[in-house]
Formats: sequence, structure tokens, C-alpha cells
Amino acid sequence: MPDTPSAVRRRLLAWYDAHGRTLPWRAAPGAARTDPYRVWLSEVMLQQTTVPHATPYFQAFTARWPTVVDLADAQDSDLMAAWAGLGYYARARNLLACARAVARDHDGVFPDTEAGLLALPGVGAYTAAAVAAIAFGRAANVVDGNVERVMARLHAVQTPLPAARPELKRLAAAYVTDDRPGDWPQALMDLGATVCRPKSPLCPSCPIRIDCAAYAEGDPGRYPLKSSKAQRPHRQGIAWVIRNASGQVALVRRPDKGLLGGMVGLPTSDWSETAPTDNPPLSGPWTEAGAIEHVFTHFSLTLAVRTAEGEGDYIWMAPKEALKALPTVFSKALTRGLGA
DNA sequence: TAATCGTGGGG
DNA sequence: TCCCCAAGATT
Repeated sequence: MPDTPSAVRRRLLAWYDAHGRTLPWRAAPGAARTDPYRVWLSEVMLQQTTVPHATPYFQAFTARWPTVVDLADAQDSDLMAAWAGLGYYARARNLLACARAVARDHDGVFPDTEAGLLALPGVGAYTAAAVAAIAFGRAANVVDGNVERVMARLHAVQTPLPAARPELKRLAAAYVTDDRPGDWPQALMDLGATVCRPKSPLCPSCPIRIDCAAYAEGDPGRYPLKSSKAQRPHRQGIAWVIRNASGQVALVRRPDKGLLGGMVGLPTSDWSETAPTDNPPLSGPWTEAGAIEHVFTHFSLTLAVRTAEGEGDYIWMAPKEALKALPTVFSKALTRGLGA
């Protein structure tokens, strides 16, 4: 059974002071207030994304767009290209919408309350609480996957995810106070990332293991319990690599909604679980260039790649530039089509 | 509420 | 090789 919340807080914050991570978006100990723009940008980039994957993007974005107003002035196509490879592209569209809302409706200054932040595009319950706590020192209940896992173990919650979410959030709320409101969620998240890991938790290094009901049971790694997930279907399609006389590649801008929305892509057939209708955009002749495999969150894909020379009403881009602007699935297909 | 929405690393 | 999963938001 956990000790009092205040005792748990004391031990975990002491651990955080000694073992907390140094991260590019995190203010150095004793430094002046964290820049809300950097906190918000990092939080959006880190949604469902690992620190090593997001870090170079954070560095590139802050170098190119040092303030939220700079970002608001960016071209849509530049922003989307800079996000290429990071995934969940709705985040990039919402990032730009949010920057423009802050610039236009808030004089370039982020709202400093949880409710104000929550009203911004792409800012949900987690991100609003995180920015309110970390950038503005608000006593917000910041609950991400790490916090859910720590709470599920600390209290040996028997309800499986995702049904356990409300209960886990209630449990987390008991630890939120006006003392060090920004450090507390970061301490919880650092613990979850480095000690209370999804697999093979490092309980001997945990500052609150004496409070942990799952540790007392002997197998904390089995928490949080999870309900079984649906299996992933497999789809197939065709991607067409068209090059003009200058060696440029034909790209299309994908519609804002749906998969890879707003990104440039190769022209493709429909992607379905049955063989695609071969309806190429040019008469050809087409050369078979093999196929690539790619796995999305809710389906896997085999994409046959065919190449031809031609002209037409496309976005024409040099291959080197295209490879940087395309989402990964199309970078793979283009690389194959180029014979690299 | 449940489905949709990427990618890369690790066990 | 395959499956898990990571600082979630939106509809």
C-alpha cells in the first residue's frame, strides 16, 4: 500500500533532482523560466514519439523558427516538409494552425491557463496540462502513458487499459500540489521512461518501490493490464515513379484529411486488401521496380513500384529534395524506383 | 466509445 | 521475425 502522497512526492522529487534527464527543451536547473513556445513544441513532437526520434526535429525547428510568430509565418509546404519522417502528420497541420491562432488571437503570447491552452488546435488534455505546469507553474494533473503506467503499478490497478484511464487519472490527481508543479510531472515521466519502464522495470533503482503495490506482488512488469487488441489487416497498392526530361520526380499533394494528410506523396492506386486496379496515370511504358513493405498503426502495406518517363500536371521535385519532403513510406518507394 | 493516424527501436 | 510501444488528439 502506498505511503502518503506527500511522502511519495518527496522521495520522487529528490530522485528527480539527482537523476532527472537533461533534455534540449528542458530548462537547466536554476535557469530562468522555460520558454512556453519550446515547451509546447516539444510536447507536440513527443506525442507518441520517442525522445531520440523527436530531438533532431526539435533542434531543426527551433533553429529555423525561433519563436511562435516565426512559425506562424511559415509556408504550409515548408512546415510539412520539415515534419516529414516524424509521423502523425495531423500534428504538423495542427501545429501551424495553433501557432497562427496564438499569433493572431493572442498577440503571439501563449495562454497561461490549462483551459486557454486546451482551446488551441492540437492541444488536448495532456498537452494543455503539461504546458500549464511546466511553462506556467500551474498545478495541473499531467497524465501521459508514463504516468498511467506508474500509477497502475503503484496502486496495482486491476482494470485493463484503456478502460482504466479515468481511474488512473484520479489516482494521479492525489499527488498534484502547488509545490514544484512543473517538476512533478517531469519527475513522474522521467521515472516512467528510465526506471518504471514498460518492460523490465528497474525496481532496485526506484525511489518509490517501497510504496509500490505491484512491486510488493512480485511482478510489476505485468502492469498496466491491457485488453486484447485487434489484429492488423494487410493492404496492397501501386506507386508510380514518373521522371521528366530534367530528372525530376512527379509528386502530388495529398488532401488534408486522412492518412498522410497534407503531405506530398507519389501518385498511387487505391490501397485495399484486394489486388488494386492497375490504372496508371500515363500510358507508359512502365518498368517494374519491385515492391516495398511498410507498417502503419492500423494496417500493413505492400506497395508495388513502377517507373516511367513523362510529363504532366504534378509537383515536380528533384529526387534529393523529394526524399527529404516525403513521408517514410514514399521515401522507401522512391528510393526503390530510383534504383538506389 | 472506438477508430484513425506514422515511425523507428528494442526485446 | 514479429510484436510492442512511445510525453496523444481528433472525430
